[in-house]
Amino acid sequence: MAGTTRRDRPYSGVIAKLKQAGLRPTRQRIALAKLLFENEDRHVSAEDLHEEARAASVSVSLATIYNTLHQFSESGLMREVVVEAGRSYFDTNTDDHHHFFHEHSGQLEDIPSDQINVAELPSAPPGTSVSRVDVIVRVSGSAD
Amino acid sequence: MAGTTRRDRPYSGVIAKLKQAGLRPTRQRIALAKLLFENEDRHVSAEDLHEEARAASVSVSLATIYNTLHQFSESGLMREVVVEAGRSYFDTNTDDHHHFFHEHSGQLEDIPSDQINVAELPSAPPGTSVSRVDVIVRVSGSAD
DNA sequence: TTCTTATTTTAGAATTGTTCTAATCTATTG
DNA sequence: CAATAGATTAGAACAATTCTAAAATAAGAA
Repeated sequence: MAGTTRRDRPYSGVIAKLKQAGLRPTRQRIALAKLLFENEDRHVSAEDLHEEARAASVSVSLATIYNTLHQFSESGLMREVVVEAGRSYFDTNTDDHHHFFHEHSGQLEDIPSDQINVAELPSAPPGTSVSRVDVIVRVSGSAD
Repeated sequence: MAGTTRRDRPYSGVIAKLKQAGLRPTRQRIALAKLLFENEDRHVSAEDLHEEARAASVSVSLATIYNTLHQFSESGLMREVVVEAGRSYFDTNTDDHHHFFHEHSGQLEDIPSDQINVAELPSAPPGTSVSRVDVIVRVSGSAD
């Protein structure tokens, strides 16, 4: 890391990631993937990411933001989280985990799976199988 | 008020419920409350309820459906459940419980609280308190 | 009752978040 | 480099919800 001389290193990780997901590494997808994955885990809405891209001088249309977020989710690079009607969040953390949802700010915060334990789950209704279990702990700020 | 007649019994439960919730028992609220509470527990979207009202020849505008559903939720008569971005469901069951969400049909199904057990919940982030814990078990039909 | 007032309802417009369309552009392959 | 399948785009379309301001109604007073 400290002695890196090759300049294209920062891209290779992201490009590999896209290729593995079966997604053509286009300029837009590379830029968005860098914004999303080269920092710590995050929860973004389409609008958030669009704004962030603009701030980083990456020109991407809102349609592409939506396409990309959905493709990343479908291919397992991200995961969609539904906590509020009328707005979708996308989570860069695809590990098994849950969320705190701050009702006053609209912020999401991860709860690592080892800090929560869902026991005695009933069996899925006949003819169905469980695709995911989401636990959302809604919290409200004391200053509300 | 003029003496209580013997035949308005079916209304009294619903009217009392509305009054207790601090809501003026208007024609529309009474009709919707009857549709919602005089049958078994249910999960409705605004559009569902609007259609159901029409089917029952109860004329209520969609704006009132939304107002009513929100007022009922705020006053604890119902509870809003968010499982899909872009559509809200309202649950007449206000007991502590959770949900199966059938991804293919969009249907919700209650999971009584004694059939599920969320253990080892982490403490709420500093300055906040837990207002609710939602567990959503997403299931997909085998015939999908 | 009738009057008065605050609350509620309403139709339709407006807003929001998202998806669609069809034209243009670009990454990949030969 | 050319061909082409796939990706991006602006803007229109769409769906769910909220807003607006005008008309209707419930509750209480006289």
